[in-house]
Amino acid sequence: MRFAQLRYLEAALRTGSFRQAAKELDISQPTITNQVQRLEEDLGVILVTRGAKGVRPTYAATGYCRTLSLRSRPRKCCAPKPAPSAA
Amino acid sequence: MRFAQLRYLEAALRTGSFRQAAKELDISQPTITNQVQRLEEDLGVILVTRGAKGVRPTYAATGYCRTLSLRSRPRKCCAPKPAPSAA
DNA sequence: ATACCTTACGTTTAACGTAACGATT
DNA sequence: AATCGTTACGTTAAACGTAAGGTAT
Repeated sequence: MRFAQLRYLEAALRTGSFRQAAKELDISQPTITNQVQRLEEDLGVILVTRGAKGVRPTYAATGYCRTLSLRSRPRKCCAPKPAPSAA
Repeated sequence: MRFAQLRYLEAALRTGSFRQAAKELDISQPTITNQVQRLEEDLGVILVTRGAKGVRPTYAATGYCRTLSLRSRPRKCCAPKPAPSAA
């Protein structure tokens, strides 16, 4: 886990797309793609779902949203709830 | 900031020396030295004081002790208190 | 002399950018 | 076609190990 990766994730969730995030951070889109991928691998958790419209946070990522102090909750979360059944 | 750097710091504070930490993590001592140095640079805060007896956490690092869930507070903290005067 | 941490230097891994690609609307 | 994310690949920076160097007990 690198601090930069969290910045990339934050920007992506806030703007709603990797492209926008890359533009804002003045880096290339592939960097966002690769680093978020690596972060997900390291954590063993999928953080965002990709689509032609952009990216959306998974439920796991909504926790990060709080951590990262995102002002506005970024769109809608994919998974509505974690279903607190068996741990 | 890298997650590995926090692991190095945690081991160093828990064991009380870079040597012990390196041994436990099965890496070289210079790696601990360099990575803790870099972490301190990045944060702009000195985290440990070095001595012939080993390392001791500064007051700043005692916060990290809690974060890192160190069971036992590692020895004694160097600075007794931050003196909550002007911020 | 022994036990620490630090500096120097070469090797290897990984982050990053450019370019090319696939998918969806 | 336009917009968005992914894969491929070469370049550059950084992590790591080995070896040598100070400092204090």
